Amino acid sequence: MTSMENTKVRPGRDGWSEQQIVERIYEAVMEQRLAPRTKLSESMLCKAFEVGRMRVRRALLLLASQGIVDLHSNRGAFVASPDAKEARDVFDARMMLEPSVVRQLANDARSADLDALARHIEREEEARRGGERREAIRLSGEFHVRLATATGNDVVARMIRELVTRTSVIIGLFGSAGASNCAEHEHADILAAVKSRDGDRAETLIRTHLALIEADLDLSATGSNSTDLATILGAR
Amino acid sequence: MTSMENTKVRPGRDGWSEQQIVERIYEAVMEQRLAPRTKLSESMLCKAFEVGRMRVRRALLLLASQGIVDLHSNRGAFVASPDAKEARDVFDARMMLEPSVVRQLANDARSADLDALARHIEREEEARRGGERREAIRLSGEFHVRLATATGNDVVARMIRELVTRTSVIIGLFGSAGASNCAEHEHADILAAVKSRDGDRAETLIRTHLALIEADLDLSATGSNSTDLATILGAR
DNA sequence: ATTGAATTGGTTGTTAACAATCACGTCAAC
DNA sequence: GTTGACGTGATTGTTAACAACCAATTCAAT
Repeated sequence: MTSMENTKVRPGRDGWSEQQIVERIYEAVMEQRLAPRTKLSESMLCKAFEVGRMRVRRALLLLASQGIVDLHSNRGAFVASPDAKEARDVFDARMMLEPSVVRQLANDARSADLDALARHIEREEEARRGGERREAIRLSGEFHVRLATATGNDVVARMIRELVTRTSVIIGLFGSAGASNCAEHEHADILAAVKSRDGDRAETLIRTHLALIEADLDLSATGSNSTDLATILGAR
Repeated sequence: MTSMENTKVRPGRDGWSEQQIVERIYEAVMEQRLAPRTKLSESMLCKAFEVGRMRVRRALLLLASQGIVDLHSNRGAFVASPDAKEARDVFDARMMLEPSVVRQLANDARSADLDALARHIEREEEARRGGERREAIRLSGEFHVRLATATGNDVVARMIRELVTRTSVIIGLFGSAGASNCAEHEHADILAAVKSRDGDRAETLIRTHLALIEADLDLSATGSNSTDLATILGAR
């Protein structure tokens, strides 16, 4: 029952609620259909979602407050383009949260949730086998969100959801070609460790999992701001 | 012609910027001058900060996205009133993040930051000795934020800032009388452990510190929603 | 007197027009 | 040919008026 869920979504309205707009952009970013630095102009979004500017601006403000979108004054909204430091910060944050998440799940996860996670992994592998790259990427990230959701802690779940989405942006910027394919058996292994109530193993597995994802990035690449120019050409 | 002559419009000249408004409300909540369920009407805030409704609404949306404010459709904005579950979720999240924070600080904190933290604790104890209750409460929470900031990880720092502020609301709702006074030597002890590079001890200390704060709450109290009535009396 | 409905006042939600700013293209000067 | 300034177009930021909605009050009926 976080505060945002109290803002009710009114039924039967023309257009989409700002919550739905945020959701759609979230998904598009996670599927890497929206590349970093893509401009999200208000008029375009207004026509796309068939809503007034107000809804769009509120949605963009929410996305900006979560680091998914950068707002430049008088210039508009763009899909975020985090620099290498921000990327490391995001991974460090995940490294703090997610081991605790799987450890807690190993202690007291409900079997129904574990079954749902198993089904999710099944869908993941289907998408990967079927060559549906976007769906596979999205499901791969969503697995981590579902792990967090299974703990029942809405606060942590929301934070991890945000971090996972930002990770998608980061992979899009710094990722090598096959960076997102590394999670072949790893998700299944993590779930197996949780199911066998082996918290230590689950924690270790997700640590190495996250480390592998980060290791596949090239964080020395200049993937970030145009202000890098000022930095590079400035005092350095 | 060109805007060179009289720099007519500067950001935040007339009135305050939405960031400043958010900041002020943040502080007021942390100092518990704004009680939970306090109504924050738009017109009141407009007059208080001398800005248009747009700025106020954006600020309220940001605060709502961070769980500090609840937005009820067509009814207005209120200081959040989390229920017991949300309170536990917030503490669990802090319990995941802050031990890692102090452990990391014990590993590689810069001495300048540690000195700044020591000075902060000094101010804290001054305020407490001087009987400045509000200032003491604010500084006590801010200590945790500064710990996170000292790691250099902006992502984690922002999350902890949000969690600490929500904790202030929670203490205001569920706290016993002297709940916030428990941190007599604890902050100093934590800093001492960090300074001696004893990560294990720092981690243990902050764990017990957080546990003590949570233990001083009465999470069985019905401190939460007025909609509890509807819930209690059945589906209305 | 209590209950119920209708009214009224005030607050929020939405829309549209206006003002300001920036990016791009054009043009002139060196 | 390059550089700089200038005008133009489009986009964003802001304001104000309007519409919709909820809560409290008033009034009437039992």
